[in-house]
Amino acid sequence: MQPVIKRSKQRDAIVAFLMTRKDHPTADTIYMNIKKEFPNVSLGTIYRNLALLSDRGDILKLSYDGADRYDACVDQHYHFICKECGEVTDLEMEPIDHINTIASASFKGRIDENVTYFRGVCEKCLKKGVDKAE
Amino acid sequence: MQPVIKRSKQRDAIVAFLMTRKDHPTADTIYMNIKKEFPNVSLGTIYRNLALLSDRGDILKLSYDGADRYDACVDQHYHFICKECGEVTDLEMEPIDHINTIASASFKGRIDENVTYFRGVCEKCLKKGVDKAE
DNA sequence: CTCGGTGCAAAATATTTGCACATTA
DNA sequence: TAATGTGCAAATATTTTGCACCGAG
Repeated sequence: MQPVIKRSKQRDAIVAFLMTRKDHPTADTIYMNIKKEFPNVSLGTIYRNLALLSDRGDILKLSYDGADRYDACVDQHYHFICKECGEVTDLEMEPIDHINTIASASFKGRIDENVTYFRGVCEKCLKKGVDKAE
Repeated sequence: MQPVIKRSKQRDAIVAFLMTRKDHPTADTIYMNIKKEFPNVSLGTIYRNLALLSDRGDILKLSYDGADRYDACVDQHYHFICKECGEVTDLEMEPIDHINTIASASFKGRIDENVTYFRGVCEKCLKKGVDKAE
């Protein structure tokens, strides 16, 4: 079904870059960084490759809020988003896929997956006292 | 802290409209409908009011995928998104806030909430057989 | 040589904002 | 009348796409 995929230096660079990052950069951040190695790369190429890679399941596309972010780690894991600084970090926690069963209980369609992330204030911002008591 | 809020017919109409809908319309859909009553209303007004209302917690802003959607029901509940038709519907299920505790276990920041929704294929699309076995 | 991939620029989407005027309290 | 809200239009921000050329297999 899927067309044959040829390798490209740009795509390799995108994957390589994503793997070096623990945060989850946006297309624009990725663009800026790939540009260091390929000064003529275009944003269009970045988007095309990110779409291709996430369609193939090689990377994750996170559509949490504002611009989409990308994650090279496709293993089951969860994210935390700081309300103050907006940073997206990984959470170490046991899988919670049992919630799919809970959700399926009184639902007629088919539930394939859940998208779950947590929001709050990260350690760094808590210390800064940036948290103005909401 | 927050400035005094004055009432406006447009904002009232937006809230009233949202309450009549069980689905979760986008700003544009809301715009189209408010226009019936206020032909001169502008998209800017729609966005400003939706932002104001969701900031105050009077409505929910759902940033799931593509355009943001809005929900007049702010009670604890969960959503299901059909991969085929894109429709967002409510799920009847017991609260799963215990996952916040699970997430907090080995996390240093403060977790305030979880954003959780489910994806799959809705009953309608399953029947249509639109689900081309992925 | 043949497709898929790229760069570039323009277009499509989605959302925000400055400003002068209208409306609410 | 003093803010706040609105309409309109322009500006942002994000993502997609058409097209001619480049590069991998």
